[in-house]
Amino acid sequence: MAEYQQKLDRVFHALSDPTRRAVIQQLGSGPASVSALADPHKMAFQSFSQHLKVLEDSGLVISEKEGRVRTCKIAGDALVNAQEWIAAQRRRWNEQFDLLDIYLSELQEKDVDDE
Amino acid sequence: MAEYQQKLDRVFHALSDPTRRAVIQQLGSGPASVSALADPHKMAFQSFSQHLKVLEDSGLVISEKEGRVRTCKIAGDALVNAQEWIAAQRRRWNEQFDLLDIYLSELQEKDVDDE
DNA sequence: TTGATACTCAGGTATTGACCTGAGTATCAA
DNA sequence: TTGATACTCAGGTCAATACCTGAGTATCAA
Repeated sequence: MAEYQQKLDRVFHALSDPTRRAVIQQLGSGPASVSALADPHKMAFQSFSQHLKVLEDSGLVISEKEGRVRTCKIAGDALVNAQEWIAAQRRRWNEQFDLLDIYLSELQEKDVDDE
Repeated sequence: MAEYQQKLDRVFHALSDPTRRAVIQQLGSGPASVSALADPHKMAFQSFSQHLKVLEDSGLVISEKEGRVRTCKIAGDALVNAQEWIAAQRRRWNEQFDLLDIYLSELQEKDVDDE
């Protein structure tokens, strides 16, 4: 339970930064090395590296080192979890709308009866 | 452009805290006052109020004050935006998988040809 | 073997975040 | 009108975040 919540904390936190979202987007077109990912971003390589660490800690990205190159790719699960949490909230919220619709329809029917 | 990114920053940041996610969940069963929302959370009312401010700033929640009571409800759009961003990333990522599948199938066909 | 590459680690600073307390203000009920 | 309710505002602390610089350590290419 608490573990699932902490995972969501980390995933949403990871997604709350534009640099990190850009990395997810970059990795959408295939795996890449840390240098290749860092290249478009105007910041010290070490700063960028910390962003990657946040992404890895969140489970959104996984990486493997071969020689001196670390290659990163997206790990789907964390993204799925985040999307499903949002989807669940939207379902509940839409149900409320439906209930309201039903209630309003019923009210209207009564109005019609009263006429 | 940058505005859209900042909006996503705020939405994902808002969702990165368990108290705030709980509020979204609570509001899924209908509008509620600040006190009612604060009640289940063991923290100073003022602290909770700051969480609500984050939710409002993100556009996830809207509220209206009538008399001394502020009533809050979910505003769907921000949640939709967040979900769609994730969905778009997943689509791109799955396309990569599909491309890899095609590539691997082609490789295999060549192997078969070579036999 | 030497130099360049690709990270990796340690530490420093400035801002933001998550909580708190204390002191308002406005509204409503009696 | 008086007291309780429902916030609201100001400020303070402490930890976490987002950046930085400087100094490693491997690995690979020549």
